[in-house]
Amino acid sequence: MTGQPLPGFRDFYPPEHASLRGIFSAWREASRRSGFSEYEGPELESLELYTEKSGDEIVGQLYHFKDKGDREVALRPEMTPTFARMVAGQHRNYKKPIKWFSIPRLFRYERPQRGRHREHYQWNCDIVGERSPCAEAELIATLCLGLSLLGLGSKDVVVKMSDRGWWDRFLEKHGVKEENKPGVLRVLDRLEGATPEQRKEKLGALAKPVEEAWEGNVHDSEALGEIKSALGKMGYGNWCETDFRIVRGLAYYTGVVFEVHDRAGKLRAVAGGGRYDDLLKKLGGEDLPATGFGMGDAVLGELLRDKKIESGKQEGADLFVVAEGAEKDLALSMVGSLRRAGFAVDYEPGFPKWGKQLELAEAKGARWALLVGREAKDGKVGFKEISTRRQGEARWIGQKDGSICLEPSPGDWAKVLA
RNA sequence: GCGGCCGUAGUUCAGUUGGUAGAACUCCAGAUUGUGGUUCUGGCUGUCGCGGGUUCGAAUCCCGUCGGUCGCCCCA
Repeated sequence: MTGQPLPGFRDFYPPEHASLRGIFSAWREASRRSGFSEYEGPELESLELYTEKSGDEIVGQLYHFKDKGDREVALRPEMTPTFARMVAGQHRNYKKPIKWFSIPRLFRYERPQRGRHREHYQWNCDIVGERSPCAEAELIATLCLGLSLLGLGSKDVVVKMSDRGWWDRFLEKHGVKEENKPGVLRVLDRLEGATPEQRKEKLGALAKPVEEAWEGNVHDSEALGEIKSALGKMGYGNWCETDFRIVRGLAYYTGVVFEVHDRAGKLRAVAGGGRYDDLLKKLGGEDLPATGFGMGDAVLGELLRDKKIESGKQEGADLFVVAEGAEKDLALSMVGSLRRAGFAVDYEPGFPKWGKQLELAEAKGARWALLVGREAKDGKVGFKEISTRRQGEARWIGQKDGSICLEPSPGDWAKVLA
């Protein structure tokens, strides 16, 4: 085996890259339609940005090293610190609420597994400066739009929502001390697969009320109710449900949190997010409320593969110029002119035998073959629809400026043959 | 960090009780010097993941290591 990528890193050959681009364009399109603006930051940041401001879990998996200037640097493991820094720096120049998105490539040094590498792309959408839960609804609506643009619907995925504020009050009511709350929440986050006995052991007296909450025998919090109502109006009512089992591991969430899961429950979360009202202040910025989500390409890709959804395919050229060797100068002129006229044009620079050129034209997925042969001397060229093998004839006309135009134009060939 | 399975041509894999490596497809060339999805012919490529050990002899057995994969831990 020669030249493999580093462990956990991926090569994207054209077919895989086409799928990746399909995912990106769905993300971008959903963001654009929902009024989010794209931003980007450095993929390499000072180690300090993460060690001081992120949780221990993230720091333990940082991909970091010392650069040639002896600086401790890290490949970004998440976008939020960079986003927070950027917002803190310039937010006065932007009207609130700020709605920004990005598709960063993120890195973590950890053991690669299914749907999990040392590098991945993550769609991040955040809203800053909006305290109302309508911001969450807006994010979830955007998220659902992105998924639907990829061909996923409410029968494939579900947005599970919970509320840390609700848990806060719940724990308060059951006499959990303020300083113990984070610890209890962490325990709750890890109890997904535990047996009732194990739960009882970990939670003690809390086990029974927690069990009831998990069974859904409790009312939504006010915030969740508002979000559900808004999402219902926007047409995503059947995508969402309350699930108080969702807690999210990250410490900085303060309010509503949510995750997207496949309905079958086979994969880990496809996306996750929530409100982090205190984080920007802690990171040294202004006291601005914020909420956001991230969706990685890895688990999403697994889901699309399971559902047999092709997110993007390679497009071939509009036309492939096939020419006899003697006409190669004319062919090259046509290639140049047609490309300037807006067509995607490919050809084989070596101008081998016709059969070979046509074979290549088909293999590369071109729609039309432009046939430049001896008749070219009489001003004639052929065009052929590769998939149907139907053929027609066109005239080529040299312009004063040296460019060449075809009559009829390639754009009309389909009509001519019809 | 822990455990299961795996690692042979570009790709997918075969390789029988250890005897120094094969198929299919792909790719390249030709049959077919102006018409491509068929067919036929010929050709290329492997330090059998790497290192060590057992043996007259290892792709095959043993140990280690690296990589892949699945699960656990953990988590964006």
